[in-house]
Amino acid sequence: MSIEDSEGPAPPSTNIAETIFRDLRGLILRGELTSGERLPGERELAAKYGTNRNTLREAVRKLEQQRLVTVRHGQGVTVTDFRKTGTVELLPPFLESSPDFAEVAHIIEDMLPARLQVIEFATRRAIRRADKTDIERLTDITELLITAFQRGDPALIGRGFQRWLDALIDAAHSVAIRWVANPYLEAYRHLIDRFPTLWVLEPTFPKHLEDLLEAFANNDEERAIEVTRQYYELVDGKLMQALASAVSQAGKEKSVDEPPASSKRLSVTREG
Amino acid sequence: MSIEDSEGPAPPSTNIAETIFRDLRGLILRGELTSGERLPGERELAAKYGTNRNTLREAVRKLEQQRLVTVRHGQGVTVTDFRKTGTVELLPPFLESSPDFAEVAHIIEDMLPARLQVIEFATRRAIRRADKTDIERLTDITELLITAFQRGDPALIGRGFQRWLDALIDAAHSVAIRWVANPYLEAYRHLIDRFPTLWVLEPTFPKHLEDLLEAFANNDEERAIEVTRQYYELVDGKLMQALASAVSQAGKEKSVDEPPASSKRLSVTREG
DNA sequence: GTTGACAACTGGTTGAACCAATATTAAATT
DNA sequence: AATTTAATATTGGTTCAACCAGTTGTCAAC
Repeated sequence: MSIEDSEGPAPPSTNIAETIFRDLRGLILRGELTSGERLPGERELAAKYGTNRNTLREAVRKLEQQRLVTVRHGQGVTVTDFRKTGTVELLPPFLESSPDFAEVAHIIEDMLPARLQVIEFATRRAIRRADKTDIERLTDITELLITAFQRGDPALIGRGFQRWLDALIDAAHSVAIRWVANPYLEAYRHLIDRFPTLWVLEPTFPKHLEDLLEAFANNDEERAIEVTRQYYELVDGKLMQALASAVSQAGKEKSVDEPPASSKRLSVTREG
Repeated sequence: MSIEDSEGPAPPSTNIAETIFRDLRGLILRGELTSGERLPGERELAAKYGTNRNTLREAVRKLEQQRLVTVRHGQGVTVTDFRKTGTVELLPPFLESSPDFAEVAHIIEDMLPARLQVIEFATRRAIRRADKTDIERLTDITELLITAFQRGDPALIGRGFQRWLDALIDAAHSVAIRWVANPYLEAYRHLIDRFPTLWVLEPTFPKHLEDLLEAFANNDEERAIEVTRQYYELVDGKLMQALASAVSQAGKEKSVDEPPASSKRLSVTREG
């Protein structure tokens, strides 16, 4: 097993409905369509996107399922307040879409401790429930990660670390933990695809992994938590510092060219 | 504001696509369609459900979006391993569908501490960030809840408690926490609709709420966490006991009439 | 002013035809 | 006989046009 052989970022998905879905989602997340606003009728929207009603409907259904809009027979489609109704799954597209970097930073800041709690919880269960196969898998990935770390390829480490987390969660042998963790893992997956340089790599990374493996070997739950918390608080702290400085930097540029994002416009017409 | 005026359980949704979606989802969650299996083609399935391809496709899309199936152009639709790819949103339909009560109990057991962590996290932030309006709202709901508690209507308390949690999360003033908490809140909403009697009500419930409000008034984060943890560990403990006894009871009945859930069957034909 | 039929929206459903990706089969080639 | 290649069947993807079904607003009748 090599660390390199994971599929890269998903293909750009030549899907028409998916494309329209992403476009509309972007409009909503960017604030160009605000909560309570009504979308044009399906017939009109289909015409604007140069497609037919069925395909257009497929896109709207996706919006509906992610709670970005509400569809009511006879009444049309209205935009939802996604800040209130969304889930962690919205994080990646929101990070890509939102023009308000300060808000993005805030959300990440609050998300990091939540993620840490999930990891801690998974670690506890994994320490208790991991079998020989799980530990072997974690050991293998750890070795690969350390090798990759010495070579110094952040993107490679990112993918490898994904696998490590995946193995950790498998080791917890808990459907519940898997379901709780999945949205975080997916968000992480998108994030390292888009901003591979943003993720902090500490010199203590290999040691952290080794300490953790040792805790597994000794069935030492508290030690594992201690090591985990230590490392993540370090890394997350640095990440938050980076975010803060990026925010203040963005703040300077902001006054220059930011259009006031007038809410009424629906610039979805295909440029012919 | 009255505690009663929330909309009851959602209307049975006369939607054809939604109905088919739920039926197929049930087959998957019940294990009658297992991971890796292929669904019949869209044309065939549409015929079986007595509908047309477009409507049928809508149902399949919903399955796809919830990661219950994978759709590939030219290859058909295959069932996914939802235990691996699912999220917390699957909890309510899984609880309703799964014939394996022991597994359900396991999942709930692991989900409860995760939920507690989310509540604790939200509480910490709420203590720090709640403004006057938030506290007033929490106070109002607390009063209503205590009144309802004295009257002794579990369903009513369930709905009121939903509101209480909602207010708590609003008070945290964090989009991230809202997004993390939403799947739990929704699961909770479904659960008290279906099993209103299962939820444990402790005599200490009113005191717990009052203590919490006091912690809010004093900005005492640690006290709030202490109170919260105390109450939930009590309640969750009792719930887990109830689950355990229900499991052993179900275990006795199990050997009698359980069909081995042969995986090949797709009993989706409309009985004419 | 109130009521009630009607018209004009809206999304929901239908069926048939065709396009595009894949899998299978049969034929041609080696 | 094994391999390659071409034809074909099967799958999902897209399009079209019509109609059904809830909702809202209008306007005439009362």
